[in-house]
Amino acid sequence: MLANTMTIGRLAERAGVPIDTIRYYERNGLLPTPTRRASGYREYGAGDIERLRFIRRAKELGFTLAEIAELLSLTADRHNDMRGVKHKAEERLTQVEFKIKELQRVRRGLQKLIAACPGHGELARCPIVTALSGGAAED
Amino acid sequence: MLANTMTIGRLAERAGVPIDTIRYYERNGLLPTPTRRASGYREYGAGDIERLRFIRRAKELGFTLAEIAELLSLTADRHNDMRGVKHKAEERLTQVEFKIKELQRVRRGLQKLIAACPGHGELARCPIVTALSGGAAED
DNA sequence: GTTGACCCTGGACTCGACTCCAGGGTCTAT
DNA sequence: ATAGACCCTGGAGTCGAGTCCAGGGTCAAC
Repeated sequence: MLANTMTIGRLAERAGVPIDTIRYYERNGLLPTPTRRASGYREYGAGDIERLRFIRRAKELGFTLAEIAELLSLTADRHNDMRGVKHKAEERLTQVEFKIKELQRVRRGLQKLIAACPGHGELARCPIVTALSGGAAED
Repeated sequence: MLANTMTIGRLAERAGVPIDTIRYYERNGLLPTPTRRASGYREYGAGDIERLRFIRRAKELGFTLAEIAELLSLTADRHNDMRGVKHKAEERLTQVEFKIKELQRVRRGLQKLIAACPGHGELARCPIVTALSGGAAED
């Protein structure tokens, strides 16, 4: 009987997620449609706090909500193998690594320009400006 | 006299930028409002190709359009010092470095989870799942 | 029995950088 | 003189992940 339920506001507080976001997740299938009181108020249990924490952690690892929805459905069935989940994580890792490499290229580009720029004097001789304005690019 | 002008389509082709994007840049102050033919057609010159290339390169370095607009206005006046431009580049570099660090943290997190996951067997024992579902987090 | 904090819905709005559209006018080659 | 490619405008739509609102109903405390 210990009907350990809470309202959406309490869940929001406990999980550290705004109320509107909880409703948004529900609309998008990340949270199951909750039971309702007679008044129409949503009723949540401890499992929902867990689920929201799952979502938050997955977001911290860079998963999109769509990917998280997939992860959640993979984990929904206890009989599933962990292969699927590991695979998703590997895919995410690949994308993160790609993004890092891209940003490292950008960083090197900026570093070179900054190093070449004396920081004062006529704009026309600024290596940053001339690099940006310069002739045709390898596209 | 050599009124070396071109239409927007030609500019788009030469600069490697879609027509709609050129008009969009104009609306947002990245390109000056062009002269018009009697028919209303926009007329562009060689300087516009350069300017679009400037924008493209700056985008490749991760500058937002708003930042690029600032860069362009800094470079608009030949009497300006290069200090301002260098400063913008340094700001951008700082942000890129921050983003790289963030992603490296994410990468390490994913790597650890993937390494700990055998890749087969019951989901309930999957370290990825348990890490995501687990108890309270350091927020 | 009423005040004030909470909850409901549907829908609009935000950000950034485009992208696409309809319903028109224009230019060029034949 | 006409087909087809080009150009114009204003406005709407796209993506992701929320965020905010008006105009209502509900719950707990005093």
